[in-house]
Parts: sequence; structure tokens; C-alpha cells
Amino acid sequence: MDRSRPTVRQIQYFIAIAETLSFNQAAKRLDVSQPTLTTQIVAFEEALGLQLFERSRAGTILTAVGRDLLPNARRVIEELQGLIDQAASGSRGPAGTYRLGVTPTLGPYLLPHILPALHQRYNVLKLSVREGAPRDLEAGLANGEHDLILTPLPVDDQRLTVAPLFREPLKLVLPADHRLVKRKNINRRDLAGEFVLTIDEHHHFHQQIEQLCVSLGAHLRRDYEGTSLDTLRHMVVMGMGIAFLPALYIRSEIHRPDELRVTTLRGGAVERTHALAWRASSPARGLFREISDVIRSLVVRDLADDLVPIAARKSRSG
Amino acid sequence: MDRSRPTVRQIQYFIAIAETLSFNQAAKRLDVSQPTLTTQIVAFEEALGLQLFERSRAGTILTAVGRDLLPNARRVIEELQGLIDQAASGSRGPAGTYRLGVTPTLGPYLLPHILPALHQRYNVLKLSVREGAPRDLEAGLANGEHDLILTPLPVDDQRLTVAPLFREPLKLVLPADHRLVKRKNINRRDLAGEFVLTIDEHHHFHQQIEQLCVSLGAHLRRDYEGTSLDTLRHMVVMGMGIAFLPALYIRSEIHRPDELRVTTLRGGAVERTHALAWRASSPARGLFREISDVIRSLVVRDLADDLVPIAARKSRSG
DNA sequence: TAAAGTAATAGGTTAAACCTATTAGCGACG
DNA sequence: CGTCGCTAATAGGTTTAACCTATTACTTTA
Repeated sequence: MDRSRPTVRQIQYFIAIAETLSFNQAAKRLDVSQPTLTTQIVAFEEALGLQLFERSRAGTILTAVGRDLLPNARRVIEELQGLIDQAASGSRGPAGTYRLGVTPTLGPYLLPHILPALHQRYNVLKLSVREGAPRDLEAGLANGEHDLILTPLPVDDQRLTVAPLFREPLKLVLPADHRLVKRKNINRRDLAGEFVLTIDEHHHFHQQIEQLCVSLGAHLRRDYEGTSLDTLRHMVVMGMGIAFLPALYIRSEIHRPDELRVTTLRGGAVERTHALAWRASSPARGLFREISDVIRSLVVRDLADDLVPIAARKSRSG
Repeated sequence: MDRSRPTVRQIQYFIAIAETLSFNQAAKRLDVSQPTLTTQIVAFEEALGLQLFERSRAGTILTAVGRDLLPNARRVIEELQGLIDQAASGSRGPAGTYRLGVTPTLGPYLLPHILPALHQRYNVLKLSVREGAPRDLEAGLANGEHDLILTPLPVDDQRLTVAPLFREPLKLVLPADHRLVKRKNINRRDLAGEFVLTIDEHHHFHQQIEQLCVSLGAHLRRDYEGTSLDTLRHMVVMGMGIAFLPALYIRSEIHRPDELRVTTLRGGAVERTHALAWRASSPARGLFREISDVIRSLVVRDLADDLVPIAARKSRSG
């Protein structure tokens, strides 16, 4: 790249002199000495390879090319000022577009309860939300694809700070014609031999259900795996098995008691824990910690029926 | 103005690092050392008051604000590059918008013969034409309002370079019912006692006619002065007097022999001399001299019937 | 002709941009 | 578990260039 590039300073000097048509006046306005302007304009002219001003002992006027270049010079300074302004608004308080990664089994059902309040509290904060499997979220956080992720625990990477938010029960969902539908309470041992549906193995959710089935003595239906919680729900309705679905999903999407029976399994909680995680080195870590607190208090206020809050300040930094 | 303003260099460094996500690679691409980048980016970040990159020993990624600032930074460089490009195209060969001042009694009738050829020869040359009385043209040239003027002689200012172009006869124009219309030749003494019309006194043209009238023994009609050559023509048609009109005007605007009789006065040329003039200090003086030559050759080629060419290299520099 | 203005030049100072060499820390591999 | 190869940061010194004051050369105005 050219080393003799024009300087921002030179462009500003050019504009000031073009406006005052006087090296002396421009020097006063810019608070530099007149010889400085002379040498800088000479350097600028040499860098551009043309003459900007016609100087005489009597005064200074623009050349034709100088006149034509002036608007362009002004645009450069304008863009630079825009950069500075934007930076200034970004340096006081949270700003910037942070990339939030979420699990597809939680994000769509939690974020509608969270984002409005966040937007209200940090009104220059922008979040761009992307879905991804927890494993991908964690990798994406490490390599800068995400700035913040909303993920089920556990998170292993020691370079990440993890702030647990809440526990989410996984509720038992039965088809309307299931043999256990009439039972008031359903215990763990009642599910031995049942066929349990789940989504495909890329999701953390899958592993959890798999382990649950082992402990229940139930069968995981590997031949019919849903690609989303919605397809899973449809499969249950059609009688292909039973399923455990996250409480927030149920709150959001299941409204027809004649189709499905939703209940809680007795004898030991079936649940998953969600956390917010970010790079320990992130300059926005203070903001992210605040966001964790905001989410926790929103959970207590709005979602206590379905979720189990976790007290703040339990987060672990790697 | 802020002295700790960001530097063009810093912005380029910022962009290069953002694109390579590596101080080392960016350093190679920019052909500077890696420590230079480190210190410059630190300075840039301090100037903006925020953090652009998240650095670790493992690598570098953009922060959220850095990501948002990047397009803006690119725009600054883009505008600057535009400035340099425009300057480069302007520095080789004539370019820029030169402001040409012309007399209203010549410009509209000469320029249509001149401008197309000039445009063809110097295709990046742009002329913005303004009319003004010769006195104003001269002053406007001195103070930078014009870069070049097309004016009748004499021009006194010693700081100007004057290139005479051609002599333009002033032809005698009579109304169709004038007593001299039938005469084959009209001599100077035939006009004694005639009423001669002219335009208002701000024009150089006026003085010339005034002197002519004195030498002819004719009367200058001060009570009816036209504001343009066209009104003058109308006044002649209506029988208010006779007039001397520039040959180029007649060539352009007078086509009805039944209305007016146009002839040449015998016994001593009645004419005016036109010249191109510019500031002797103008950086475009070489171009202007070339333009003078172009106009002279066009006069010889296209307008020899009406104008008297003047050989080149007779110009006088003050 | 003097006074007040213009921009350019000379000479020296200061700030900053830059270099090389080194250090501190992370990740991968044997 | 140490080593090698990578990362960016730091240290110390050099060079560049931006800047100042003082002066000069010249023009316009009083």
C-alpha cells in the first residue's frame, strides 16, 4: 500500500483553507501555526500529484481541481466523524450487535418472555439470535461466531464463564388414549417397557432422554426420531409412543388437553438446567453478567409456574 | 478540534486485522511489523474509547462493537480512495471544472462554434460558463470567481495573461425603409447626423460605439438604450435608429433581409478584438494557452467569413 | 512611503510511528 | 510432561514527520 497516503489532518487543513481562503485564518481556526499549514498542504498536494490552491502574496484561491475535490474531501471527514460518533455512543453503555446462540429446544419458547424486557432496559443493545445444537453453540462461542449462548448444562470449556439461570422440568406427555392417562399419579416404575420418543441425536436433549430411559427401564424409539419438538408432539398424538417435553415448550405450544395428557413424573425430578455462557475474556462480560441477573429475575416474576429459579452468583468462570 | 483523532493508517490496520483475524498475517499483508499493529490498534482503541478486538494468545476475534464499526471504517477508506482516484485522474491531463466568463455580446454567439470541439479534444475538461460585463469579468478573474475569461480588449491588469484571438467587425444595420438602404456603398461621412442605438453603458460595447459616433458626427440615442443585442435589433426594425452589431451576432440571429439591411461601413474598419485571459499564476496556464490556439484555428476554419483571425503567440503576459 | 496584510522558508524541537529482539501465553504432538 | 510452533504484548532505540518560532519576500492599503 502506498506509504505517502494523504492524512486525515491534511484533509481537514485542506477543507479549512478552502473555506477561509486564507492560510492565516485557517491556522487560527485550526489552532496551528501558519507554516504548519503551508508544509502540510504542500505534502498533500504532492501526495495527490496536483495543485489545490493558487497562492500569491495577496491571498489564496482554489484551483479548478481543488474545487472539484472539496466535496469528496468533506465526505471523507464526514464518514470519519460518523465512525467516531458511532464509537462514542458505543463506548458509554452497552451497544453493538451481540450474537446470541440458543438451543432450538429452548430459545423459541424462552426468548419471547425475555427479549422485550432486555430491549427495554438496554435500548441500544442489539441481539442477533441464531439457533444451533449445544455442541455447536459451545464451539461457536470459542471461535467468535457467538458472543453469548443460552445452553443447557453441562458446559465443559474452561475458558468460558457459565452463569446457570434456571432448571426446566421435562414433563411427561401421553397420548389421549394411553393406558396411564386416567391415573392420578404416575411413578417412575410405571413407565418400564414404554416406548419413548425423542429428537435426533445431535441435540443434547437426546442424550438426556436416553439416560432417563435406561434408568426407567423404558425403550427409546430409535426408528422414529423427530427433528423438532413439534414433530415429536405430533408423533405422540398419533400414538407412536410417549415423550418428555420441556416445560417451556409445553407452556407455549400445547393447549389441547383432549389430544395429550401432560403430567409430572413422580419420584425424582426429570429436568435440565440452562445457563448463559460467554468467553471469560469478553469485554462485555459485565454486561453479560447483568443480563444473567435480568433473566433470573424475569423467570421468578413471570415463569415461576413452569421453571425452578436458581439464585444468582453461582456462576463458574473457567 | 480533537488532536487524538484516529489516523487513516489506524483504520486500515483495523480493517486488515478484522479481515485476517490475525495481527501477524495482517502485518505481512500491510508490510509492517506485528508490534506496530499492536501499538497502533491500542492507540486506535483508546482514541475511540472502546475495545475492537478480543485478543488471546490463541488468536484474535472482533468484539461486537468492532464488528459494527467495521462497515463504517470501510466507508472512510472508500471515500478516501475515491478522493485519491479523482485526484489521479485530474493530475494527468486537463480536468476539473474551469469557470469561463464571457461577455453577453459575444459568448452566446461564439461558444456554440467552440465548445463541441473543445469537449471533443479534452474530454475530461469541464467548463462552467457565466456571463458578465467585461469589467466584472476582469475583476472576477483576479479574485478567483473565474478561471478564464473571453473578453474584448483592452485588458489592463498586469497580473493577467492575455491571448488575443480574433477581430470581429461591427456591421452597420439599417431598417428596411432607411434612406441609405438602396446605396451600394456606404461611407463614413454618410452617417453624419444619424441616430445610433446601443446597449446600456455597463458594456464595453457601449463605449466603443460612443467613440465611433463622435468620429462619425452621429448622435448616440441615450434615451433608448437596449439591454441586449436582441432588443437593439428590434429597435432598429421599428425605425428608432441605426446600429452597429457584432458580426457573430448577425451571423447567428439575423436572417430576414426584408426587415434589416446589413452592410459594412467603408473607409476604416469598425471592429473589436477579443481575447482569452487568465491569471498569469494559474496552474492551468498551459491548458489555457492550448485552448487559445484551438479557438484560433477554429476561427480560421469555420468563421473566416465573419471574423479576422489573429496569429498565435502574440499574447502578452503581465 | 509606511503599515498591515499575505504565504514561504529556515532551523530546531517534540511527538509518534516504526523497527528488532524478546517475552508471555496457548495449543498440539510425541 | 515437556517441547515446538504459533499467538500477541512488551522493551528499547531509531527514524520520520509534524510542529513551533522567527524570519523573509512580497502585495495591498492607508
